Amino acid sequence: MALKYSRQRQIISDFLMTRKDHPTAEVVYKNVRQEYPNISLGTVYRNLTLLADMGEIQRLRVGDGIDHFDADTSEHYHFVCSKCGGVTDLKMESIEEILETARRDFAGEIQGHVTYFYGICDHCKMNP
Amino acid sequence: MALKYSRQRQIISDFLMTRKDHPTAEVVYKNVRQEYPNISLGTVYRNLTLLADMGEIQRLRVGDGIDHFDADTSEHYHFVCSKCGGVTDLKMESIEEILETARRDFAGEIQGHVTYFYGICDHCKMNP
DNA sequence: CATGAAATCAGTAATGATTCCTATTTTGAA
DNA sequence: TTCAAAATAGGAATCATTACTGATTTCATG
Repeated sequence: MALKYSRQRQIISDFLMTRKDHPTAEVVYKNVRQEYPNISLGTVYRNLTLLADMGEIQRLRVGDGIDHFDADTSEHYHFVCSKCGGVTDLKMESIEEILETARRDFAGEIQGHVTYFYGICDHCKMNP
Repeated sequence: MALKYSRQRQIISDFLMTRKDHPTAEVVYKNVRQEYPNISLGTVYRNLTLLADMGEIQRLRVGDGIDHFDADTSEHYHFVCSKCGGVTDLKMESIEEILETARRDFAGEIQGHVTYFYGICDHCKMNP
């Protein structure tokens, strides 16, 4: 149960911190393998899940059926390009007030929300 | 290319309209089979996708890795119970203004957003 | 009503992301 | 140094979904 250090987990975590494009497990695997060729895909998945459960990274489910991961755990929102599928950060003010709106007429307990925006990213707009 | 009538699609569509709990393809399959025992799972998937592409139903991706379907295509929001996994409608006023907030400082084109709320539903709160 | 091309189907195989399994290796407290 | 617990590599298994194929159904047209 106690967490033990693992070089693989360290490398995965380090790699994720260098990226702002919220890579998938597969992308993490391919990149980490450059530095650590023997790592297995299962190890990548297991450690990404572990890091996410510990709250050190964020798992993003943006509707493309593939989990993306983000080392930035601060409150922020994401944009998904419908054309290239890229996931980027959105610099915008908080919209947490929608929680109040949702709670106003609901019997259950609303703890949070998941929101992502979609459309065409700047790059795809320029290169149609 | 031209759409032709199919009894299977009709039954699937009819069934979905009777439900407010946003069933998965598997649930649709099991129920429709009562009335039409020979229908195949592939047909259910194909027609749900077709209906969704035509805009007659909505495909909900609420982050549990399984697609849910909703015959109500009007603008409304959904709540997902973290305990029982149930997906229910949320009666609340529009939060479309978050699109403006998001557009304020973004170079790409924001066309829409996906938002769902999560927490503990009324029923699970009562029966812990 | 008869016909035939296009759409749809049932059944099943294939896919792709993710999880599980097991024998082996690594970690770290005693 | 020791050794139980944790973690790993590699591969098999799972599960939702899609693709394939030969047979069936739909429906515009004669």
